[in-house]
Amino acid sequence: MKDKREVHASVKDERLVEKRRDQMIKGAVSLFKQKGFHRTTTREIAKAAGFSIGTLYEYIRTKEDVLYLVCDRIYEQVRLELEELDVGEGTMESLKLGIVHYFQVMDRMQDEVLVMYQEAKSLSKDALPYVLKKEMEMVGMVEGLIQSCVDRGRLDLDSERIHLLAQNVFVQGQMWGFRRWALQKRFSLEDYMNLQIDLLFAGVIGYETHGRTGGVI
Amino acid sequence: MKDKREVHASVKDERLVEKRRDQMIKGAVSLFKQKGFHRTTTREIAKAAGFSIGTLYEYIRTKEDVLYLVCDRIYEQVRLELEELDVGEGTMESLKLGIVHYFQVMDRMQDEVLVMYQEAKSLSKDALPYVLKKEMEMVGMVEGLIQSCVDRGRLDLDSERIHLLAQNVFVQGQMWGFRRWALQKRFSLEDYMNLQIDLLFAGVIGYETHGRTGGVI
Amino acid sequence: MKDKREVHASVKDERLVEKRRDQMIKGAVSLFKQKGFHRTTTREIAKAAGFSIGTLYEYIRTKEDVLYLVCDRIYEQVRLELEELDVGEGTMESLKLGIVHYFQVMDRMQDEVLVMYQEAKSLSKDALPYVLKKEMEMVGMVEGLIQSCVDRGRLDLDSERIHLLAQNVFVQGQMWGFRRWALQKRFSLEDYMNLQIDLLFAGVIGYETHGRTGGVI
Amino acid sequence: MKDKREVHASVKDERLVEKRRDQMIKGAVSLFKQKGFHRTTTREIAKAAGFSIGTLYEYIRTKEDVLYLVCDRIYEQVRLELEELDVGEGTMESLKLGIVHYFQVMDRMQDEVLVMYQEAKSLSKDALPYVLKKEMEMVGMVEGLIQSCVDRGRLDLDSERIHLLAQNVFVQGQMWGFRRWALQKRFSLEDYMNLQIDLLFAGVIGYETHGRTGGVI
DNA sequence: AATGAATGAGCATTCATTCAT
DNA sequence: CATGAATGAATGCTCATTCAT
Repeated sequence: MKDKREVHASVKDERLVEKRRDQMIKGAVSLFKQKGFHRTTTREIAKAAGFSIGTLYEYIRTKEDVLYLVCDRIYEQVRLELEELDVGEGTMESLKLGIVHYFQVMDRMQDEVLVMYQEAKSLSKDALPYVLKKEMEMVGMVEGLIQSCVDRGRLDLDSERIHLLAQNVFVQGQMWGFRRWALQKRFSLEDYMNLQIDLLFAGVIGYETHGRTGGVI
Repeated sequence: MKDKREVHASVKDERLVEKRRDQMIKGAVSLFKQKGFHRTTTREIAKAAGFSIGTLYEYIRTKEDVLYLVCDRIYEQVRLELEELDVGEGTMESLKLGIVHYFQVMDRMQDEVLVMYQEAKSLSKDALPYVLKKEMEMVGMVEGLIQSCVDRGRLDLDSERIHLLAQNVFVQGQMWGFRRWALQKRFSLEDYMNLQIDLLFAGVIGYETHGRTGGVI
Repeated sequence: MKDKREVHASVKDERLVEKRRDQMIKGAVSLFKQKGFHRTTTREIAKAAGFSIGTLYEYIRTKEDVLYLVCDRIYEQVRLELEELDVGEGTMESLKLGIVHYFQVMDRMQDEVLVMYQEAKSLSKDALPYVLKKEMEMVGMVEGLIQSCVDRGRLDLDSERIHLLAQNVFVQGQMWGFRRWALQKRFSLEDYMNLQIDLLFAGVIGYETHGRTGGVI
Repeated sequence: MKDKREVHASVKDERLVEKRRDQMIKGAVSLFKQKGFHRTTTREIAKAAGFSIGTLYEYIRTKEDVLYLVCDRIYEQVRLELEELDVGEGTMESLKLGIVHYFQVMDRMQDEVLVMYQEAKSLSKDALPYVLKKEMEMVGMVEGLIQSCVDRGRLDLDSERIHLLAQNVFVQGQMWGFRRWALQKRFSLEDYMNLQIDLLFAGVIGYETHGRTGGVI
């Protein structure tokens, strides 16, 4: 599978395409946040992007293309932000820091993640796999962090547990955004992170060793 | 806040209203599963319910009412299925069984949960709180299970941890459905439940005590 | 091949469908006459038919359906008008009268025929065969007239000549309409009919003086 | 009336205008053949012509100009091909040969003729007369052929008959193209030509057996 | 209480044409 | 002269909702 699903643009100048799509995506994200994909019209997207409806369609083929570009962009952003996560040294501390970092990114991008979360199902059968693949890559990054702790003997987990743990962490990051109505009333981000890491690692490294007193950050 | 948001019906006969809404919800759920709320037309809903579009509007005021009724119904069903969960005896065993039971319900109703999950955002500002309240009640049920273990001294957790743990468990149940594309390829339901409970309780009851060999069921 | 291509209507009451389509076709023909199929909008068709755009689409699926219905209707009308043509007695006189009758029908319906003539190419690959089949049936009616003269020995023509003659007559009828800018300035309908029949039959009955054996090329 | 309707070009260099229009017409004809005038976009025309949409509009003012140029060109081509027809010697043989020649041209150019035939109605009130005039000139050429036979006493026809005969021949040539679905299945070009000429002349030269006095109606 | 025909605002998309570079 | 990005009016079609029967 190719890494990106090409979205057709009539305009040839690649720089311009990039620029216009930036505008478009920025506008669309903000609209999708407010009203969701279905309730947003292409005209609104064009207007929010700062150009005419005709111009919008020079850079996409269908409305769904906008959704795909939005999802793609969000993943890309999240991934860029998480890139450093890759270089975990395999210590528990670096793992925790990685997770904290991930949670912080998810906090900062919670609107975007929410959008993607709720609208991804509107992607065509054609585009969905690309987005899911991206998501798996991100889970893979978390998995990598954990794996390196296992490799260095800091954790004792089989591959299935590693994978599921990664998925749990990943979802807990998203959760902070999509269950904000329940969580953000009750916890500050810091508290949330500390508690989640605590619950997570208490399980992994064993009950007696985990000091509940000090936070990670 | 009232427990239910009343949905206006022109028809007076309450029995009939109940019956017709049953038909309507059943049809709607099946349609929403396939195509989502936005892509489903009121005509399709009426047809699936077995009556005419005119009749449909005798029992609702707007299309969104259908969504609310559907969400409401799904919660009700889930809650009914979880009712017995209430009577945890406060043993770790009963807690685990409760969670297993919850996971099984979420497995059986994954389509419905997915629908609710993805479409709830389309509810009006008016209806959303009712649905969120229901969700909190369900989290509350999980919380109750954990609490009773704490009360009986089987677990040592402060109220914040109890709450977050309950949310985690709750989301892990939903996760099985909404991340099925990633999870159900890799795990059987049984494996998933065992692993999750393992990861959960290893942390809570301490590392050395948990025998990883035997599953819960 | 079925005799008619069904055009889907959402409305069940067949009488009503018939009635509404009557209105629609009448309006459409008049518009197509003025501006052609492509330059006529569905809104205009609806308005000319006396109902809203929404209602129009209760009785058709696509704009092209209107064109098909129009073509179908025109053929039906022409055929109805030509029905009596069927009972040629096989005399030269009845043949001539048949042709005269046909020319008169084509004169009366020249607008409709022109429409069909110029717009038929816009029919989908799906619908075209039905229209062509109808046209062949009408040619067949002319052919029948000639054939019965041959059968009774009033004319001596092989089947190929019969067929081509029928096509010629058929086209000459249409010609009166679609070349009106050239013909109707110069000839009255009566003159045109007399002259065409004259030219036609002079050839047919003056057969013996012409050597049919060698082709020209 | 002028002989040509001027189509405005911004570009001054007449040679270039000629060259560009050549490209444009060639591309347009090929597109119109496939999809008709209305379904062809100006962008497609430009592309088929080998230059940009901006350049296209340096050589025309509106899309309809392209249609006019195409029609004009087709007539010009047909006329060029028929030029030799002019020099009929007034023998029956030369008349027949002329008609054969015309039929052959119409066979070769049937796509073009079909295009013109079906799209001419889309010409503006402004441009139509020029095209019709061209068509009359061509009919005039056929008429000339017949006339010279009459002049030399090989045929005995009044001017009205001459004219109508010319129109009939002309239409029979076009017919071969626009009724190809009916005719070309049944006849080879050669057969078609022989039969048509046969039917035509049998009538014309076998004249004495037919009473011209009374009309049919 | 049930029906389903009618409505029309609303939407995605196209495309002829312009104009700055 | 050539280019092609920008424009926005126009169009086919949908669908939630109403209301007369």
